[in-house]
Amino acid sequence: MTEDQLISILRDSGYKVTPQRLAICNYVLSSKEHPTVEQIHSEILEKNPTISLNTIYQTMDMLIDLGLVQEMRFSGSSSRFDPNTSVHANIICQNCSKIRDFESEGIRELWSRIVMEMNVEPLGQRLDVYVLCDECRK
Amino acid sequence: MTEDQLISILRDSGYKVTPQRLAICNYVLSSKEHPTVEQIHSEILEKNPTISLNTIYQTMDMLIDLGLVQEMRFSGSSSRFDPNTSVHANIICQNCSKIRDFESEGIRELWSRIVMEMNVEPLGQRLDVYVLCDECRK
DNA sequence: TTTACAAATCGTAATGATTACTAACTAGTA
DNA sequence: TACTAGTTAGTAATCATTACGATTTGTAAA
Repeated sequence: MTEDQLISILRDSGYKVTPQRLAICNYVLSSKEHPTVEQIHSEILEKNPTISLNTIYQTMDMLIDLGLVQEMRFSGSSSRFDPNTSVHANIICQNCSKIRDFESEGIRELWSRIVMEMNVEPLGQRLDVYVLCDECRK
Repeated sequence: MTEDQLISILRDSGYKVTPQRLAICNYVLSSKEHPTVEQIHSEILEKNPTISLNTIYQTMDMLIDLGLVQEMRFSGSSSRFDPNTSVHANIICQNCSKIRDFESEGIRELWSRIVMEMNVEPLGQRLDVYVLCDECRK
């Protein structure tokens, strides 16, 4: 998504466009790390040294409201945010908590079949696979 | 699972068998409600009025360790525990947080496909579908 | 049965992520 | 340019969870 597109989405939904929001959105929406609030905060602090932790929380609430990120909570750690809202699987290492996204046509196909079987209108989904990653298996 | 089987599992894993543990396990393992620690606590309190919240937490850790329940964390609420450890989907209402389990051949197929395509050895899974349930849609 | 000891329990204190609050500030608009 | 509602920063409050320590209990060996 371009910055202009993002700005339109914010304005259309009644959110004001602020430098803080742009900085946070640019970082989070392009991140592959499924970052925590703390990680986002320390990243943004480098260029915007007075940004408040609270602003990160509020901006993440906004992104959730806009459907641009998904919040994922885990045992023993704080929330992480996934800007990939399409149907995909999260491969999560039980040891180091690293998350890798996995998408495929086969998964999307099977998933839409299952949703049909369930006879529901999904607002979202979360497909987690818990593993030990290559490094942690050693 | 019978109580005798449960007792064997505890003993075999080096856990002592206490009345508190039996009460908690009996309730949680037969529950369909995906209860929270608070719900478990108030349920057990009725017959065991001095049980500590801490004991609930510790017993849930034990059950997780034994692989008999799965912990599920959600935004804006405390952990919930699912005694169904087979491959299944959780249909979760975004509004009232009610959870309904869904099992089917299609789900098991999806799962084996994910495992094959990803080339991983899964230790567990969590398949969530977020919806508005019939009551909340009104 | 009795004893010994490690583990479990209870009650409470500490922790830490998240939320609430408020005064100062700012984007958007007339 | 001035107004207003929304936003920000900083801090305080909340609440689920974890840590701690004194007491109790289950288990196995004497």
